[in-house]
Amino acid sequence: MISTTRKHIVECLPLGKSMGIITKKYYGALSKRIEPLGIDRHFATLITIDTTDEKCTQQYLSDFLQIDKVTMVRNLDYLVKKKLIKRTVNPEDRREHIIELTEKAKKIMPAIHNEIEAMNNIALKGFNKKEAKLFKEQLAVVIKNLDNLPVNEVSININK
Amino acid sequence: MISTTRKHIVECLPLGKSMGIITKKYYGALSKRIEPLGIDRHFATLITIDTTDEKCTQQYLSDFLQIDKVTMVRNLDYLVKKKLIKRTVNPEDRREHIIELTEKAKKIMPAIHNEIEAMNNIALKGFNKKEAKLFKEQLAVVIKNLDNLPVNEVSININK
DNA sequence: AAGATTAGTTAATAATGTAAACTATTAACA
DNA sequence: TGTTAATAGTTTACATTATTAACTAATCTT
Repeated sequence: MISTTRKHIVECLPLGKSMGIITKKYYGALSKRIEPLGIDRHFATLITIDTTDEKCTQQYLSDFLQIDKVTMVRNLDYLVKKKLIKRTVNPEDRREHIIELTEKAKKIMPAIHNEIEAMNNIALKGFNKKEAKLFKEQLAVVIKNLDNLPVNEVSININK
Repeated sequence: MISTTRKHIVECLPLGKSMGIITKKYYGALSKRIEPLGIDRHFATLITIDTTDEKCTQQYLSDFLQIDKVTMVRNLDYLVKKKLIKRTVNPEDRREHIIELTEKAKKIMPAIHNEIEAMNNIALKGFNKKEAKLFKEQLAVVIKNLDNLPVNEVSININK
């Protein structure tokens, strides 16, 4: 039970705290909804593979989803084990593995898209179309604002 | 490098994904900024202890910050080891431990508040006062919208 | 051809989260 | 009043996730 006699959590704590709470609640609920389809993780990876027009390598997925490549290997191992994706070596550059959805995955993607849309609607209940659009744009701005911090650039360089 | 030829990540992925990215970037940068003070974690816990008017027990902190009580024990162990908080048994209910800041913590709290405010300003750069206020209110609405949904457990690992 | 870079993997380490079992204390109520 | 239930906090065991470093294999640079 959350106290009602003090300012709301959003008003007095680091912004990242609210974001963390939303992340946790959102993914917890989404996971529960998609579980009946036989997966409970890595939806964003599947969606990206499904919707991208680009050459979809592991490095591309890591960069786009901002997940480090070691974690990406594990995430994709999970999806391979679930028979939802396949890796194939790119004959034009044999270092690269092209990631594609399997037929099994293609069948359940519409349901996953639906569940994500439903969750987004739940999360943004009370927002009209214009407000929801602005809110999402603002999230993109916040991401951009946090992108150009010297600290992050340093840590990216250290990775290599 | 993030592709520029497709819709931005915020437009095509679960809302929780943007929130997760922001959480990670925000805490990464904040942690880096506060590290020179001798701590790199659990700022929100310190802030809550510092600013609450309520009886500050471990259960209260768990509920307010939405962190389970086992994790809270560990977080507080860390803060005790850093000599930033002290636990005392509540004589009126000897099951409860009252959590208070030490003198050492009180000295660095202003600096922590400053760094958090600075990070919030960076994150919300380009927002005017009214927009920033509305945005924070909207985050609170999203949290409320996601309350009481059936969930699976999700762990968020915020590393340095 | 030699050396540097890139894509991907593996292994070791650390932080975080949950569940279950536990102690100690207080509340409920028959 | 005494038994039972509930609450606060802790410990242990286990699962998940992120980071670093070291590695293989392929390609690029010069």
